[in-house]
Amino acid sequence: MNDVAEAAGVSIATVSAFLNGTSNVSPQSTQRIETAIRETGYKRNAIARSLKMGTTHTVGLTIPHITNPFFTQIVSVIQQAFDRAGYAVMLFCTDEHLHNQDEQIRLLLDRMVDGLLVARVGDDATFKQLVDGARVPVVLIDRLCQGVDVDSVTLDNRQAVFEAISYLISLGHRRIGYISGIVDISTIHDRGEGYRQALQAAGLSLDPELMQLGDFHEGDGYRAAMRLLMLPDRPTAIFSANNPMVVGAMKAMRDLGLKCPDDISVACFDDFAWADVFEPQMTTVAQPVEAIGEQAAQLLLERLQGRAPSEPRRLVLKGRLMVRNSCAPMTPGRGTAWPRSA
Amino acid sequence: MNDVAEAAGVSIATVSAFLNGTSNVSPQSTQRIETAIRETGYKRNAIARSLKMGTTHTVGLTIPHITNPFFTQIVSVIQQAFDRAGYAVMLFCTDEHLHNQDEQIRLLLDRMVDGLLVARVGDDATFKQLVDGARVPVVLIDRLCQGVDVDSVTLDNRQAVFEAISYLISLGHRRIGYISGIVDISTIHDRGEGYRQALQAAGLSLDPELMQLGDFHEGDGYRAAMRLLMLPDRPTAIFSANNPMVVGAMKAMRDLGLKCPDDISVACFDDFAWADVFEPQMTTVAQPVEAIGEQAAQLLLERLQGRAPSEPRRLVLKGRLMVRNSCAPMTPGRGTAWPRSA
DNA sequence: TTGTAGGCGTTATCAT
DNA sequence: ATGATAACGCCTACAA
Repeated sequence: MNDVAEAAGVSIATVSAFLNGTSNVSPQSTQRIETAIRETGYKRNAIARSLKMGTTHTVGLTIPHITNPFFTQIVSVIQQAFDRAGYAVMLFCTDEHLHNQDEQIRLLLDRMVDGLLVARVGDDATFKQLVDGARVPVVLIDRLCQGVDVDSVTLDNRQAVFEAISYLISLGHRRIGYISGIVDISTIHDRGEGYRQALQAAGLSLDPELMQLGDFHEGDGYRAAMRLLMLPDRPTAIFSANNPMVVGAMKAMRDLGLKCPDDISVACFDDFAWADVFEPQMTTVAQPVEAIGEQAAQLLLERLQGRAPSEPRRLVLKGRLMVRNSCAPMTPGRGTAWPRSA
Repeated sequence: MNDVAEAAGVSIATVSAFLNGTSNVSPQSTQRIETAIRETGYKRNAIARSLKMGTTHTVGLTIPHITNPFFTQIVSVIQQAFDRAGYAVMLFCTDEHLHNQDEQIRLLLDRMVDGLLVARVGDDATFKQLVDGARVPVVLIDRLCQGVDVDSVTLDNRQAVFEAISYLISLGHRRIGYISGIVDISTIHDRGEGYRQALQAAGLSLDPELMQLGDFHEGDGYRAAMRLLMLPDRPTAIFSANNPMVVGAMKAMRDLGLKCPDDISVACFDDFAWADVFEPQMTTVAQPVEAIGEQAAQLLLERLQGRAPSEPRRLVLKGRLMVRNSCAPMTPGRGTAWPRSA
């Protein structure tokens, strides 16, 4: 900017005024400054600007996995929303790893992001401490945190799973396997609750063997499903509480020569683009990803612009069961013998 | 930092020295500073630091689509690599839109990122100008740019498609439809070239009607495939030059009552996690996504650390044909009548 | 309309 | 070992 001022024969204050349109600059100066900028190839330094202004026009976003289509879609929407508002988004993936999240949020805060959107990970206490230390607004996405009272956008996970499991029950299934991530977060907990309540509502007893936990990855989905399928009295249906794990479950079934939905009915959380083009067409619980991303962005934007109520807003959206053909009605005698093909 | 210095009864210079371990600080001062930091809840301001140091320890990454698993996997690897090296990654999605890319890169540059990784978009000239204006190292991913001589990691797209099409030909297919994005980038061009050369090598003539272009999205894949399938002499096989479009193509076939691979064989570029669990199990060209991301990160990291040769390094990796069951041998009489089911 | 000067939070140089 | 002080590039009173 100094160079520009010099080249244009004016002071840097004038250049700044011109750049920001903050006060009137004479046509001649304008002219000269414009050419000077072009000639020097000047680029405004946003870092210096941020230092002075105390705002970076950047928000931080942390998610557990970037390869999970669910988060990917949300990221996409959020990015677009902030783009429109003139904000940049700094994205980090924690890979469901507490240590990463800690460090990443610290990093984000160090960099003076104006706000934080987080699909969190790890135990409540640590996270609470982190949020309390932040001096910027935080919006929770997908996963809540006990004791942290900030804006949030989540799904009614309990009810969504309740509906899915009830559907399976209505098809006649009695032994329904459930695979899920094991991390102690609200989402996981609520989904498990939905499973239990659906069984209970149907007067079915809960067999602990039928709930198999792992991490959130395909590999653990495979192992969890394997344990289920090797049970002497194996389930006739499997519900996966997340998307990556169902892929592993399908692979386990394939390796065991079990067909879906003929031998086992399968359904899972989170819809995906090609759910209705490949066979079996997966029955899923679709989350309103666009709404989630859009609302989360709005919540934060409003706070950043100071036009938000002081008390936290907690949005809870509803999931939608997408019935396709991966679940078949239960027929008598099914699932009792193993291997069935023998 | 002022507060800390005051609370510890030392000067800010000492605090800074302590923080950076740049010079020896007496044990007593160390003690006092440590407690002062704890008490004041001090957080180092990375913005001010960047301003002074001229480095942000942040790199920019722009990709066309975040919902495309191919890019998603690369992003994941790149993030991890820079994480290990102590860098943050700022991710932007251009949505295959030139205007966005321009603005995003400008933004990134304004923010003084130390380097840029870009899977580019738009015409060569504009992009060249952008890169020339950058005063930081740039690494091209997936897509090259004429006239821009910087480090790059790409795939031998021509050869990969050549192999895939040749495989289809070896199965007996003669009329092979090709759907692709239309944007004028190296990747698209090379893939088209692979298609043409494979036909030529087999002594087959090129029917322009068989090459249908659209954007990169599912919707256009649907429309492109529809045009192909409505041809009086419709193809017996379809190759999609990208992943999202093949989903659309499959939907088109479904809507027309055409089965894969019985009626039409299908293959596409870019492998995906569940390619071998759902039916049809898609035959794909797998890119070495991990290697691409890892290498790109290394290339940039080396430059940032000043241990890179001055001349640009151009890495070209090889794709791998993953043969599954979405392509069937051609049988006489197939594909000639329409609708076949009639 | 334009210029001068102080300061945002760091780091680095140079005295002490 | 420590402290004063000058940048880094920008914005903003305030003065001219």
